[in-house]
Amino acid sequence: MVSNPAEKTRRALPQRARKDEDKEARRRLILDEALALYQSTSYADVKMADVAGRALLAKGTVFLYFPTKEALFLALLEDLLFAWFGRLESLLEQGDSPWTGPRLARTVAESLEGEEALTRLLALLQTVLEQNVTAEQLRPFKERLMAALLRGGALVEQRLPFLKEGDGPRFLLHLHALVMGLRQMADLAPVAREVLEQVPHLALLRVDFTAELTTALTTLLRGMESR
Amino acid sequence: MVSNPAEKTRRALPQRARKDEDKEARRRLILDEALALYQSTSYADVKMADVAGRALLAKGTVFLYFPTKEALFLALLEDLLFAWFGRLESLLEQGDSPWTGPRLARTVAESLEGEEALTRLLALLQTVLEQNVTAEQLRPFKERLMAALLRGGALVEQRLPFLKEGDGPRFLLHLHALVMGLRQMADLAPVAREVLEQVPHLALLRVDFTAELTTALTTLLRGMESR
DNA sequence: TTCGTCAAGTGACTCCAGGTCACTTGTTGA
DNA sequence: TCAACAAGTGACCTGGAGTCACTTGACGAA
Repeated sequence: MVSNPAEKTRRALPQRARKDEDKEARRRLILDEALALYQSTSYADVKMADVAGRALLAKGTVFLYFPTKEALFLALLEDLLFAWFGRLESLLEQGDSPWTGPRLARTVAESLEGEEALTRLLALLQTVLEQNVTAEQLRPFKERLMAALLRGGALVEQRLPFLKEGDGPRFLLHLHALVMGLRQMADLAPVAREVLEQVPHLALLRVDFTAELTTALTTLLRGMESR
Repeated sequence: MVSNPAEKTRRALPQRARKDEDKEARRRLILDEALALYQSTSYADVKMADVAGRALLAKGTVFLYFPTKEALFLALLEDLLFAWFGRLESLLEQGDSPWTGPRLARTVAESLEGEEALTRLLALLQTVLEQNVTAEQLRPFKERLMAALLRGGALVEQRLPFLKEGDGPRFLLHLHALVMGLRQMADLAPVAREVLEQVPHLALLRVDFTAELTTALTTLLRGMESR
């Protein structure tokens, strides 16, 4: 517990955030600290009190910015997800000649390397996050998701001329599914990791996320092409 | 709260389960009641005290059979998952001539209809269940999973002669991934359902589980065939 | 049939994390 | 300079997972 990185941000801010931009900065601070904790542990292990502590705020203050723990993590997921969507879009916009399926598969899979927090949160979305959140909090998320699916889907269709109308969004939907499942296989909880290391013949259950996602996506696109 | 269905089972048992078969029956009873509660709510909404109440047992007794809530649900998942694997295997063993990809895709997808509890639990496996469980509790599960993947994979390869060595287990792995993701899209939490119903242009986010899984699997298999 | 033994069963209790709210205090504009 | 008010605070409340000292039913030995 040495010099907290939040301290710098915290000092640069007034003690009370009255302007909207200050509020936004404080919101960001909380999200950043929550992310830092989540990256090194699990959802259940992140305590709201710890998030507050790291952000040099009182627990009650955190609840001023996020009504529930689930709402906080939904906001975090939203940040990470749409930041990634943005990066994916700019990758897909590079060059203008048609791509091959394998190239697109590789690009997408590699864009997700190091995005463990994002993909782990995705798996929590339906089973945990949507459980303690109001429709008002969820609607904007779904709206943005819809827009991103349509925009990203269009870009994919543009890159791969063999795709039919509607294949783009469907590809992204299947991508979403594969990411969740493969992340589950690839990044194991400490207990699970231990088990797989102890028992040699379980080695097949260990999965390389990027590699496996690349082959899955390639296969999927090849299937769409030869139809 | 009318006549509890557990009452019958409970009466047929002695007040103390001393023989192994009685213990097993009590264990089953607990799992059944937990499943019943889970099917109508969510993981977080199932309270251990309620499970105990429905099974006409004291809370402490439930913890005699399952050391943690997570362990209970891991056991439940294990039951449901391997029961389904069994059914899938017997479906795949019918007839002996080679199958087509679409037929296999349809068979698999339909075998999962009504298995909402199973697929929802799958999504909890890594993010929730493996978090509060010991290696000793997890190992048998992983061992059985490995065996089932190999056995089921072999059957799939046998049915589809165009598959290469190792494609079978890989197909099942991708199936696992797709099931998790599509279930997330298809069976929404009440709040999410509300949102999608309120906002018309989000209709595309509503997904028919079996239909979408069938097309995804068909595409995947077609991709494996045309390689 | 009786009864001592012991494991199965019990539920009041502890612990702990999310969430609340009456109170304190920094900020601002008059 | 200071009144007004919103941002911030943390002691407190709530509820659910998990514990454990105690109770009691089952069974085998006498």
